[in-house]
Amino acid sequence: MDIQNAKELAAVVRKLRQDQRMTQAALAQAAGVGREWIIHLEKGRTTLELGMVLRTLRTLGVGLRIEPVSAATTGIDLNRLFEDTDSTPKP
Amino acid sequence: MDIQNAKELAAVVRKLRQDQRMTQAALAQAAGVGREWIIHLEKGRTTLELGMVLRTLRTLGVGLRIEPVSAATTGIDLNRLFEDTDSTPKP
DNA sequence: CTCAAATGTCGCCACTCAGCGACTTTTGTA
DNA sequence: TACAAAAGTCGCTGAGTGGCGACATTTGAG
Repeated sequence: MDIQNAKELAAVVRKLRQDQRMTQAALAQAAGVGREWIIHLEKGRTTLELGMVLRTLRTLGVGLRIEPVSAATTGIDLNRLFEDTDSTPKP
Repeated sequence: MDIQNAKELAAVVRKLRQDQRMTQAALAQAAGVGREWIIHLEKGRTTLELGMVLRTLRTLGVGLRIEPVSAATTGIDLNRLFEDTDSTPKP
C-alpha cells in the first residue's frame, strides 16, 4: 500500500477503521483527536498534522515505512542508509 | 525503515538530503516549501502538514508505505484490504 | 586561524487548522 | 416505510503553523 498523497491515505484509514468496526467518534477518542478531524483525514486533507496522523495510524494498528519510489531509478538503498555514517547517538 | 514518530522521519529526511548533496535551501525550493520548514522537518516537529511532508519525501525520491505494526498481533492483512470492496475507481 | 557556506534562531504577521456544539444528510437495519 | 445511528456540515474561536528577512551559530575548507 504505497501512499502517494493524502487521498490514498484517507482510503486506507477508512478501510482500517471499518474493518475494526469503529465509528469515527470512537477512533477519534482512541487516537486523542477530535471527531471532525477524523472526517477530514478520511476526506484527504493535506494540511493535517503529521503527528496526529501517525498517532491515528498506530491506533489503527499500522505504521509507516519509507521506501524508494523506484529503487532501480533512484539507486537509493535504505538498508545502507544508517549503516556507517551514523556516529552520533543521542546523549 | 519504519517510521513511528516525527523524529525518526526527521533523521531519514536529513540523511536522504545529504546523500543527494542538497542544502536545506535547495531542498526547500525543490519541494516548494520554505527553508525554515525543512529545518523543522529535520528537527522532528509533529505539527507539520502532511501534504508538505509527502511532497518533500517524493522530492527526495522516496514514498511512504502503510504496513501493520505487528501483523501477527493485529491480524490485519493489507493485501486483502482493497481486494473486493473497492468498486469506485477514479474517473 | 580565517573566511564562506550552511545551518539554526528570532520576531513578526497573515492564514487557517482543530475543536466544540448543534444541525442536516446519509446509511442501514428492523 | 420508518427510525436510529453514523457521517458530514456549519459558524465560531483560540492557537499555532509557515513564510520572510536579518542575524547568530556551526561546519568545513584553504
